[in-house]
Amino acid sequence: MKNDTDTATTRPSDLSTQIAGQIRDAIISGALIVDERLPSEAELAEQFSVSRPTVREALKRLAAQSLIRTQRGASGGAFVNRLSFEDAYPQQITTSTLLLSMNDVSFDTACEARFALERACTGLAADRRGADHLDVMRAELRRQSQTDLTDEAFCASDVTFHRALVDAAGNPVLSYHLAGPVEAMQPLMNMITFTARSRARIVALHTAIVDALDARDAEACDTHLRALETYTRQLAADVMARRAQQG
Amino acid sequence: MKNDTDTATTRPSDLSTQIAGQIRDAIISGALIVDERLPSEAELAEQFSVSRPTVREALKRLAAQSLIRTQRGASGGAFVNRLSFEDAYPQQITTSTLLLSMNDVSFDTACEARFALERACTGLAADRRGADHLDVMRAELRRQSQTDLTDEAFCASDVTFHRALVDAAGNPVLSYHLAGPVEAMQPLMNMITFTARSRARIVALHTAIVDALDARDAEACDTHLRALETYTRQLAADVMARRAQQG
DNA sequence: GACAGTTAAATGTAAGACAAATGAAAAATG
DNA sequence: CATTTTTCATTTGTCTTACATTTAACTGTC
Repeated sequence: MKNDTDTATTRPSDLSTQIAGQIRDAIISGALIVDERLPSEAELAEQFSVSRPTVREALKRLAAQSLIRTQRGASGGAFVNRLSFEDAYPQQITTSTLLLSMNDVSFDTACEARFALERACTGLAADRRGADHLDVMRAELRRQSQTDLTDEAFCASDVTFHRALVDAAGNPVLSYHLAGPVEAMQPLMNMITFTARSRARIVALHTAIVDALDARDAEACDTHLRALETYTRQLAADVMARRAQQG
Repeated sequence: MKNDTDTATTRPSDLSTQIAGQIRDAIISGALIVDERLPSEAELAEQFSVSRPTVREALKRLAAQSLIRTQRGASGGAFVNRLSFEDAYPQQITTSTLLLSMNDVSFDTACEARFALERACTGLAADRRGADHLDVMRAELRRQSQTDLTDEAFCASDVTFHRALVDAAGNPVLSYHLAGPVEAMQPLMNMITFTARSRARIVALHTAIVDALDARDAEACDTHLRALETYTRQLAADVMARRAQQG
């Protein structure tokens, strides 16, 4: 399967792009294994018949994707990087956020996707949640109840709450794939000004969710998440309507 | 030449990394708008007090993340790229695949996450699936029934089938977030040798899924997806057991 | 044999040059 | 005057060379 990262139209792209692609394919195919050292820049340059700066540009591309790391000195060089979940998180969040902000995806579409994915965790979370997860969620609940909280801090706490829910499913792959959808909603949520009443409603739903997890009741958890989605979308619709009315 | 204002507190990372970070932050924060042109490489070099190759390495990092695009010629330069879903797909798939292959995630964990996320689409897919989605799925069903198909081709068809299911939900954000989990399973599935009997069972479950979507029966769709997950994990467990037995 | 200085190898950075692409201005042509 | 062609300036793509910096290994001295 050839996974050309750029140029759908078979353009004769840059040399550095081509070289980066070849090395990337070698890593993906397993020809280069984790912690293996690549040839030195000078050797790569000779091997690909290009200059050293061109090779360096290719290596920088790979480093930007955390596929390799470089080390200076005598036994230095470029090494195939073990791509960790920690490395991949920020990249995933950045990409998800930019996708939403640059493609004017409607609030409804983004919200629908996010809650649909989050509800995918309820079954596992109800089974596996530990006391620590409940503790985190209840701590955030207390924070969300403080009336002097800014809207931004409220949203940030909301994100922490939901990530604890996701982590409660005890599946690191699931946690990774939900980081993007959950975090990318935060800028959109920040556009909503939360009244005391709407905050109270959200906290009530959050409380119901925690209690459902505490009781290991997946169905109730799912139900309350649906209610939270409905309410969130209603809030956003109200904001839109008010904004359209006022010009 | 050592006029660096930030000496002690900041990481002694590469200049190109620092510069790339600054430009990236400007894009994320909205200081640089989509399709806006960055200063020329020479101007950036002077602005950051570095050489042109260093600036170029920074720009290549950003290009690797599809944050910018470059164009040669008189009115060329580096432009802030509108990050499209098409651009983000390959990156997402590559990262997901490497995360699984490099972190020895168990088959069960990866499979659990993938099916949990896919089931998140059933409700919307049952509501919104069009005739075209059913057509694609049925076409893949016919392909999967051909006995002369290699295991790789069978798995590839499987991926196409499930992506059609996801797309049937009619939510591009959802489709994007599911591309990784679904595609990244393919290498793991390729480790399983499918007997005629196991293929028949899978095709039967796939058929049940399509029929459920055709009838707009979300619950049945969910049920059959669960059955497919159970069967897939059983198949993998059998392979593992056989492999452990034979040494 | 332990320690310190030296050396070699590799990446990081700089500077200058030329090639190639590209759009716009200038010039030639009808 | 309108149109086509030519020229030209700008910008990225690439190469060459050189030097700085970092780091591990080597080597010589005590």
